[in-house]
Amino acid sequence: MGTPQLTKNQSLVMGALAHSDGPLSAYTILDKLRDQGFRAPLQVYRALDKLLEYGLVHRLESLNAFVACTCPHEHEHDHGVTAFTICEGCGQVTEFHDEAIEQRLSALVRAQSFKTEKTTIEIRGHCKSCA
Amino acid sequence: MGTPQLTKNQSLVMGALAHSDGPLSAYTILDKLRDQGFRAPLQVYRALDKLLEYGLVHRLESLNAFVACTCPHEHEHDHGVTAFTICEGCGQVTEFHDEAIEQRLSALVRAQSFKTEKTTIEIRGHCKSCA
DNA sequence: TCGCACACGTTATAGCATAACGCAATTGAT
DNA sequence: ATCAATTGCGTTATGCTATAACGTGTGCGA
Repeated sequence: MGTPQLTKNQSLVMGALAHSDGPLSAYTILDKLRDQGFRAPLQVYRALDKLLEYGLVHRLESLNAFVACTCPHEHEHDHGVTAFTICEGCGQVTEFHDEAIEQRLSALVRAQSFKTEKTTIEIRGHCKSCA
Repeated sequence: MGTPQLTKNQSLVMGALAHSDGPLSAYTILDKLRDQGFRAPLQVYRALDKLLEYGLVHRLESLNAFVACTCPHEHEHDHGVTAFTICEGCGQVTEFHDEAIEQRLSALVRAQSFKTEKTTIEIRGHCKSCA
């Protein structure tokens, strides 16, 4: 079961995120898509829910915003934990993955007999250019 | 420079969090403190800002809520990265720290020439009892 | 063709957070 | 002692984020 064909609304939201150079809030997406007929937040949130489910989009919890996934070739295999650096200066977000962290977290959590459903790792700071 | 004496409002908010068995939203805290004279969200948010600054409280980004720090003895030395497991069933939050993860993250971030200001690690799932 | 699942549209509402104003108390330098 | 700067506080208003609840239409398998 891969990624199904996107609906019109899902494609529009995906396009807005893919063409943005940084994260977008749901309401910012709404504003960008008003010319395409969007009128209400739910149109955005419903599309985002599906895109998140398909793994095409990530939610940045510390920003209440969304970014397109930057691993376009890996949408099939669940590529485990995703981490982000988020620059407070320019807003740039960089996605990365690391096996070692994933395994270490997995071990710590297992020691609590805790069953992980979703892991959030977000690092706020300043990128090279904005230091 | 340790933790200064808390003001009345800060103490009340700290007390509400310390006596709660789980995370509280700012508005929930407000409601709990109405009998003590709280009337507006800002009274809570301003106290929380200070408590966060002093390291007595943590913000859970994925929940928009706050918890008392469970490392009461370590408020002086910055104890680095804090991570949480958050049970979707019972709401229980467990705070933990791990040197290995901290160092691995530090190395990955340094490779990007990124300067970390704050790191968020939150693991949503189900605890042993709620599995 | 009936029933079901799903996407969609709309209105209304709930929940989270801050802006902007003014006042009072404290501190510390001159 | 006094003035200026800082900090905490209270209040009103506002803005941003997210979901509830209702109804419509469409496609598709039993």
